[in-house]
Amino acid sequence: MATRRTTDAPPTAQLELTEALHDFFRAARRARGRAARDPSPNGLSLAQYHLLEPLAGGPRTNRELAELAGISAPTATRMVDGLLQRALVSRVEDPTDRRAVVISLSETGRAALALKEREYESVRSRIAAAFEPHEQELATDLLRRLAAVIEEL
Amino acid sequence: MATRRTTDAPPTAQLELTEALHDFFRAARRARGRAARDPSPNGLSLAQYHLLEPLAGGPRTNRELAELAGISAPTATRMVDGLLQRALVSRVEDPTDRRAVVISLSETGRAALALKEREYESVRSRIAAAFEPHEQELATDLLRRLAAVIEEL
DNA sequence: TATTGTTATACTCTATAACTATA
DNA sequence: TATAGTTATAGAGTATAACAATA
Repeated sequence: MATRRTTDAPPTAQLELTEALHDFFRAARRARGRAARDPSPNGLSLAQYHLLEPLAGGPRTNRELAELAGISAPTATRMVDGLLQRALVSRVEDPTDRRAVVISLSETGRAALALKEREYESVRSRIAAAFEPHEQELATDLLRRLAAVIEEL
Repeated sequence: MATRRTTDAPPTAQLELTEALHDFFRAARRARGRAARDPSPNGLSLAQYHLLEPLAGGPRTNRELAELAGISAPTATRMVDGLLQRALVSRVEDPTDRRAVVISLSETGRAALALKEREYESVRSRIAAAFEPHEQELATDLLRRLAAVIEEL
């Protein structure tokens, strides 16, 4: 759709914002779809990255990982199952509370996480390069609002 | 001091932006999970909305819908299958090219689409209310850049 | 041969409900 | 009883590969 550029802000700006939102959500959806396919051997999907991220600071229980990633406990279990098969994490009984399990990063897992973090770093740099500091603040604000809105969408 | 700041952007702004991106994707993930359990009878998921939207302007082939939604043809077929069962669309052979199918909105489908559009309208209003007009332009710009960046994530 | 669509297959990610084991 | 985790089950959404029908 050809973007019509006028100097007056009011209605045009809102329409374009709507359209940009649309494109953004579509891109996000497509990104999730692509991420489901795992081309690289030690690659992490976005969801896996979110799950593993807290482990950089030390071992966690299944429950903790689920809560920090904002997912249900069974989902965390299932995801950890897959990561176990790829030897990215270990999962052992907690000796102090035998109901619980302790999940830790393996060296491979730590490397995979670091790689993904560098990818995020690259994304951040690209955004940072494209916007002024005060625009970055606006971006943060905007994304936070979008996240909140999505929760009730 | 190896401060390699491209601009005067304090690292805090960049870190918060990264975190906001993180929160946004987590919210989007969870939203999709919830959508699987959508209780509303004629509700549309975001993906379904993106698929049906072009139909407001008239019938389309499966191929066209897939391309416009940015998904594969089999995915479009599958999604249309579900929408057919709910009688939100119709799907008939194209008499002029019998390889193709023509997909159209039913009255119910049109209503569901309109409802979702009103929901988006509400989202837009909330965002618009939160930002000044010139900030809306920035937000539009920002979302476009984010969408582009996400495509290569 | 090229295009359109569907079917077959497979995967990730999400959830709730029911269950086991431990506290 | 309450909590941690897993298993069972279900479903959306994504993809590629193989197929049939038509142009």
